[in-house]
Amino acid sequence: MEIPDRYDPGQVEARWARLWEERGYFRADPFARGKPYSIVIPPPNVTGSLHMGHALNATLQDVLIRWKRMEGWNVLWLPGTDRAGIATQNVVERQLAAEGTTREALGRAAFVQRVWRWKEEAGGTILRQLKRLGASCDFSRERFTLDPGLSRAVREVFVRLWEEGLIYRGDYIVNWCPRCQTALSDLEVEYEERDAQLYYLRYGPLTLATVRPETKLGDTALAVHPRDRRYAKYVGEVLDVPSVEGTIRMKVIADRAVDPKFGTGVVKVTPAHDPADFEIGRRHGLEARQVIGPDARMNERAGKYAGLDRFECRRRIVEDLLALGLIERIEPYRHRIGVCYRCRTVVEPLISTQWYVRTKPLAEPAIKAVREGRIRITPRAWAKTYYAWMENIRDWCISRQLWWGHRIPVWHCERCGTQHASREDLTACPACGGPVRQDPDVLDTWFSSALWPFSTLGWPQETPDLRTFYPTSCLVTAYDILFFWVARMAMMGLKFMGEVPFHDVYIHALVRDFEGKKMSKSRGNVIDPLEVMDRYGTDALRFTLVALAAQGREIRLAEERIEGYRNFANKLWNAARFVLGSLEGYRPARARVAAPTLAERWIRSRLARTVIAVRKALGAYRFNEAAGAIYQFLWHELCDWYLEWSKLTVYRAEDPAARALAQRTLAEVLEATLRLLHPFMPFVTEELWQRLPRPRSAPASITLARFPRVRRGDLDPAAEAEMGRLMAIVSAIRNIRSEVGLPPNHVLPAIIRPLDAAAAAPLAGAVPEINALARAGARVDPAATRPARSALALVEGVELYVPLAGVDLGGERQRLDRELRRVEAELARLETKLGREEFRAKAPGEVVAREEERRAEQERIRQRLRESRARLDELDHA
RNA sequence: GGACGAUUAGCUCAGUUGGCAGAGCGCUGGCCUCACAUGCCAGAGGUCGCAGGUUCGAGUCCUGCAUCGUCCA
Repeated sequence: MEIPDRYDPGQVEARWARLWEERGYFRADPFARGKPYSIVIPPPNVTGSLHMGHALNATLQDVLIRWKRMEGWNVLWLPGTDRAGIATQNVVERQLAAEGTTREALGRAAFVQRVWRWKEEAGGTILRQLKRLGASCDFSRERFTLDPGLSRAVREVFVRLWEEGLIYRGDYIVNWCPRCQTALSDLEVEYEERDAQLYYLRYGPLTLATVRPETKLGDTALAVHPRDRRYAKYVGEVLDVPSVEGTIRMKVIADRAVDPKFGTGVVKVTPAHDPADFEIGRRHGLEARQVIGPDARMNERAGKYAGLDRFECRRRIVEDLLALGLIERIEPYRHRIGVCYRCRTVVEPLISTQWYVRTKPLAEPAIKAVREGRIRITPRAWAKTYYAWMENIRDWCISRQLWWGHRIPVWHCERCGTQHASREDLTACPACGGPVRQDPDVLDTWFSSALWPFSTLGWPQETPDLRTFYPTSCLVTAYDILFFWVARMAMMGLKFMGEVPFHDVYIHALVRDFEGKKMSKSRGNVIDPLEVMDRYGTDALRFTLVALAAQGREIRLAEERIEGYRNFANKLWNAARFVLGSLEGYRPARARVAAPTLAERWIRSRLARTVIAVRKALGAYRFNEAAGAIYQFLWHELCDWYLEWSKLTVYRAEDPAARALAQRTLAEVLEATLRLLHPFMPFVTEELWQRLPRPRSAPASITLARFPRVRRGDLDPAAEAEMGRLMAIVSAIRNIRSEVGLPPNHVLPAIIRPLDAAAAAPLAGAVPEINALARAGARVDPAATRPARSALALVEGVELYVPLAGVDLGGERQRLDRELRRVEAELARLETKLGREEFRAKAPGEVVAREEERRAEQERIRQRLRESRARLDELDHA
């Protein structure tokens, strides 16, 4: 045979990916016809590589984009990458370390150059991998957050915020990562449970509990809760307290931030090294005595401990305190500790000078936009999370002590001390003409990401792209960056464009391993999408991700699932192989002569229903339902039934018109199914579509073909009902064969007795197909009486007898008993329900009527089954 | 401590206005039937976490509890 019997994705995918790109199918045109539909990709780290989360995220976007493109919208999917400040700088610093040098040794300019070099080397990887995934982005519009255009946008935004007084600089306690040597925003700190010790320290007459004894060197007070009677008498006193450095003086203050239930109810206050203490210190005008430096080592104020690492210092101080008898006891203590989200180093709260954005005025319009439905968040539940965060938003620390990134466009005058934000680089102070130097810090990565939906389209210039494609249609992302990114884009978009950045936000799940654990290299539980694509094919991976993308919080990915959808792709491949093979001698003109058969009407109606279901599901972002509907239709209706059903006609029909009609139905239904499936499985559908006959007006690629639509009259409920009965008859015969234990190749004689004319009509023509599918030699006989030794099956409107001469009846007896039990249970349920007066009185009439009909039907079935059962017993005794 | 979410078949999960509990995988039995053994046919398996309430009727709505998870302090 010409076409292999297994689908081999490898070369098919490579070929089509290349062709699609060469022919520019995905290039957007702001002047093209059609309503605009645009998506900007959540930019992955420029030096990263594709993981399962990216694969899911991109697949969902691609499904939407391909769908809309096929629906005739003017589509743009804009790809790009993010500079990823800390992550990228870390990689290069590690490279330097391996070479035995540091960035400080290299100097700022050379270091930044070095990072650019690394970006050029590694930067293309993830976008290449997206192409491999079939992502139909417009790669000619690729953007990078450090591109000149985007950098101009960053400056413009910064300067405007500055001019409006929304940016300020000040000394605050920040989360400091001693390894990355930079401040982190609250969001960039993650919390881990760790086992630690709780030390009960004696401070003169008082005892307090702390997990960080090393910070005692920076203590400037003791604090208790104002309503704590135990300590009321000490409040306001200054105690002389023996300590490791001799006697120190400690004031006792009262502050409501103190938790009286923690430890002894007394805490020490270290304003320089604890965010809560920082606040307490402010309220009481305490000195902030810094004893730990940015490198997490004790500084000169730590006296004899100076130079020690903070953890080493803790050990030494505890030793010394024990020696002095100043530790009352030590308890094991489990607590949550803040770590850097990039390197897991324990964060050190530190006072330092940082830049902030006032977020309150920006947040308000962003909250309103969601409330008023101008931004729709799906699933809806995430809107609550969004509100909760936005309504309690805190100012955003935007400065990072890194070198890789957008440098803060503020110049400090070395003569008059003024600060100037500027769109252009300054060489002299605008106020006094003195020498200036640019602020050393760079902006938080998310500052530039927040502008992504408009900076990528050309803003601040009024480009055609910006006019056509902003606001974007939908943003697809995982919930873990709802605050980092989505909320900030909403704020910035509204502020600078005066309009929402996207109409819809679709939040998808995070991909986890089979046990629900985060995939990580150190755990070794990573399923690599590239490996999966190699082994099972890209379409299989995509379909798996979509099928699992229910609107929950996590997707547990297991290889068996991928294998299952690989099989699905193969099933489609083979269905097409059958159809192509059956099209031999196909003469479309002949098909017009015959009227469609019942089966043909049925499959077209089922297809129409599937199309409706898929479009509805996609419109509501219920990707898994869309995938499920196609899977069900293609495999369990088209393949299991229609393909089988059509074989008789196709293989040995004497009637050329009937054959041509079946051929046409096969070709057209499959062709439409390919278009329906294309957004999910782009490669295999394109490959097969190219081989199928299609109208002359069809475009050169399925990517440009029209998505299936339903016309009035496509739905045929009568055909569905009648075909349903024929299918039930086939299933009933198969069931008898299997349950009674009759051999598989034995052609079963069977008698089909229609109970009324309505049931009889469609039966007449379908007997050959029923016999073929059920491997039976059935005949229809409205006047038949049941043979003495026979199995009985009851299908709506039809009785079915299968003679069992010379067969052991044990199997049939068991089968009938099981049927009876099922019917009895159903009847019991209906009896109680219908027996209740309130039900008859209060339930809607149609519900009552439906239940009564059902009861009558079940009673009839029970009656016949009982008779049949009794007859079996008689036969046995005879 | 606060908030949110989850609890449905052996496993992973669907189940959108309250009206016969579903899928995939796994399992059992039988089939190399001329597209496909990455397949075909048949089948087993569920007091929908627990306790109350609303309702003619609850997996679905309300209250409480339990367990697990996530986020925010």
